[in-house]
Amino acid sequence: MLLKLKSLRKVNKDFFNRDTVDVAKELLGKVIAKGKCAGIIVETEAYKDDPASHAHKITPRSKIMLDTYGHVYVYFIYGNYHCLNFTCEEGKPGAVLIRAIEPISGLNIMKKRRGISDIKNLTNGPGKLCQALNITREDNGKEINKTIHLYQGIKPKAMCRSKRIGIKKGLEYEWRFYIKDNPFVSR
DNA sequence: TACTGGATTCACT
DNA sequence: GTGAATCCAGTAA
Repeated sequence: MLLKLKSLRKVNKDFFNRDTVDVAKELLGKVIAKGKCAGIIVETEAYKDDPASHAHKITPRSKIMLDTYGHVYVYFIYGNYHCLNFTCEEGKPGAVLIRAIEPISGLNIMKKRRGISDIKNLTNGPGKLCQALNITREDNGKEINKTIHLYQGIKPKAMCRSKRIGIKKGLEYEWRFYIKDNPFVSR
């Protein structure tokens, strides 16, 4: 996949001020970039005000999901990993988790950060892509296009929808979206 | 202050 | 397929 970042239009903040599920769908194919590293978003998950979401119970950490849209929400999990979200819908709790990207730029830097050479395993998971792009809690709360940039990318040929991964307590939500047949989709 | 569990990943079987 | 690693946020006291 050959895409020149400079030729792409930026996605502005207003893109995020609408229904979280719509944002999750339309983020597929967009290009996310930090520093010299970039990739096409191939898998997302929508988190709204449901019991499996951080947004369900607003705390100081998750308050950003209620208060903002078009902001970066990064949290640390399982003692090892970060997860990258974009907040949506002004006045309503919601965010979209970026689960996987297809790396297009800065591959050598990403390989070094990940400590592997296998491209397929570089960014095919939420923790992996944060490590590859060097996304940390430093980025948390920043507006879109300040440290992490988002560009119009490709229009996916076919999109799939499935149940969210990590479903607990019998809760099921079909709010996971991914580009069909893309090798970088996590599962 | 102490305890619990998690939107994950990786090594091992 | 299974289980360990790991540490922070949230909760209870």
